[in-house]
Amino acid sequence: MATLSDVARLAEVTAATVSNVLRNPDKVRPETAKRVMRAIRELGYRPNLNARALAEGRSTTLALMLSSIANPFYPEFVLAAERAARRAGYFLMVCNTDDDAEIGRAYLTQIAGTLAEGVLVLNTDIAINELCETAAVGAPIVLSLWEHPGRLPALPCVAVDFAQAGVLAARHLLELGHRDIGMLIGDGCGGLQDARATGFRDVMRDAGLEPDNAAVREIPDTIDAGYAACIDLLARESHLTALFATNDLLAIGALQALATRGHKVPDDVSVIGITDIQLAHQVRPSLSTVAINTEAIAQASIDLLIRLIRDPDVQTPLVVDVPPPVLVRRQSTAARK
Amino acid sequence: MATLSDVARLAEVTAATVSNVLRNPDKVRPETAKRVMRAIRELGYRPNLNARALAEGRSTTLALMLSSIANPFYPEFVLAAERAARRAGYFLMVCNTDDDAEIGRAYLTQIAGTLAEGVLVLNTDIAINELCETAAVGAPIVLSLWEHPGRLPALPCVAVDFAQAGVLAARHLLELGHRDIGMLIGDGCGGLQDARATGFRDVMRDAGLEPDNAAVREIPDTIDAGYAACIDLLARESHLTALFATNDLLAIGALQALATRGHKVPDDVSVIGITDIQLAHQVRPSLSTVAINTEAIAQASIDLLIRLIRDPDVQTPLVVDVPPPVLVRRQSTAARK
DNA sequence: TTGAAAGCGCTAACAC
DNA sequence: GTGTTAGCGCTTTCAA
Repeated sequence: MATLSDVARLAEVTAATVSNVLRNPDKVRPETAKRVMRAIRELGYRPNLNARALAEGRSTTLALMLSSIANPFYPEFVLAAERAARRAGYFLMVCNTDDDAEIGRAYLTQIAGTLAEGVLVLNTDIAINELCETAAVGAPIVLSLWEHPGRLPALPCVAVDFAQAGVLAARHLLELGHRDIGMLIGDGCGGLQDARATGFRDVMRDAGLEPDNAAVREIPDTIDAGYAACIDLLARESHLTALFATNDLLAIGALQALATRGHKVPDDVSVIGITDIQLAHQVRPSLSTVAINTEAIAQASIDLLIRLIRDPDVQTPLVVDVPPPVLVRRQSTAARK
Repeated sequence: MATLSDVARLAEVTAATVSNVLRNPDKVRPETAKRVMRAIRELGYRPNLNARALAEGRSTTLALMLSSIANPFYPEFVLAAERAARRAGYFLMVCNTDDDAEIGRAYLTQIAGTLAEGVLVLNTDIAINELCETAAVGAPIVLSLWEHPGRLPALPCVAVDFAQAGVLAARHLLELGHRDIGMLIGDGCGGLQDARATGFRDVMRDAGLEPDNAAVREIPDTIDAGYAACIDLLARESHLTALFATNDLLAIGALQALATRGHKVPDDVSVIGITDIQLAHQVRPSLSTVAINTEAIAQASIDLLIRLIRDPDVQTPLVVDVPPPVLVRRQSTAARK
């Protein structure tokens, strides 16, 4: 591959000038620039981003750490994050930790501050204080999709008001007249989704409804688990008229279970989730849910990370706001009969 | 961040020795190594992968170009590819082209051969000959999930026998006694999935069944499109007892449409897809499909790419074999009534 | 076994 | 405007 000096030689200038043509075009005479450009084209020259990163002391790559991109929520986030990064001139490296803290740690020590200029961490089994150590010596780290508004991490983060999502779901079901409501609480790699459950329960209590623990299942955050838990719930708690799931995946699993067991949704049972993943509108009946604005969250996360890269002196901890969750009414919820 | 020479200074050796401790441990006296290791730990030294890449003239990053990771098939591929890359000591950069050839081109010219040592291309709007040009000057490029066994590209590729997948689907439906079969043919970013359709039709013809064009829909490769097309098909072609979709997404959309219209699957209509994405076993009724071995394909693709990186002289074009597709019987297909 | 020196391809002062 | 020079952090001969 042609290098800067190859181009310089052909254009009969020095490497510095070629560099300037590419980086500070106004600093070089048009004719010279033209000659250089011709040489660049002729040789098919493309700058070596590695060398540039080394010389500039910063790279143009960001890393995104998540447990597994196979979880259907993440691709949407990744797509949005990658677009945001691209718009800002960065590449995105995707790091699946496979729920293995060792892998996460390995990634972090290898790339933070060298290959990647900053790291966006979604959910992780790595302890926050470990992340802090890395942030202290290496590149900035931003925690996104932070789920625990009560306890803020010692790192910059993008917190999502999941409690409010729970609140909206609860209000919706209450308004529809539901009183006997089962709960599927997801236990993802970010831990139990308890903010969502708490928001939901608070509204219920305010309405004079005490939670019925027999109708609650804490389960892994997957369609399969939602399906199994719902089958079980239907067998034991036949009085339920609605189901609240802390996550669309669980809700979709529940939808399948209800169909399998011959229950009509929403006539017999209403179902609502949280997130509004793509699939939520693609299943039938389509899933009512509380949408978090994935795109805005991803964009805000990348923005924050880049801000931290540009100005490392920004005071941390630092929390960035994103649009609040929004109820999305679809076919899976209806008035209690 | 601490550098090699920081470590060297502290350990009272030269940078070369530190480098050797890390890369050629056997070349350095144990006591020295120990001293160096202590210094490394003390300073929290981590090698700068950028500098290393520059010095070695090669990086440890691979790029994966695809149209959009939001397409539910890709995350599974990406996960497998990233694991394979990681096992081989490489990082994976994910590049969404958003079905925009310009973006793909920009990625290619920027990273191929500099940031990324090799590029894996899944489906692309970039013309093959453009890819060849890049491959000629920059890093090796491997085409994966190649769908057209008849016309092999001028690039190394991992071809999947999708025609055979169509054959298996056809045989399955025939064995179940179906004769009136609708077809949903996906038109993805890799172009019309015609190998799959051709394989299917060939078997049908051999069985004396001429294709009924009125029962065929060529549509974008999404759940939504599958849903819409199926709704339409049901309205016009009520005699159909089975549906073949060239892709699980379409089949899943069809499943939803059938449920919406009150048709029982598989009692009234059987449905079969191709790929076996995760979702295929998670929907109810679960989807019968022809599985391509995504993990093996991803692994083979990464292997081939790395082989090409290590030994650029390998004769191209080059096609790598992967396990043939396999029929997966689930709940969505049953004998014609 | 260790060190000295050159260089990977590029950028960034600073001088001309 | 353009060239000279030094250096980013590392690897890699080659000498010692």
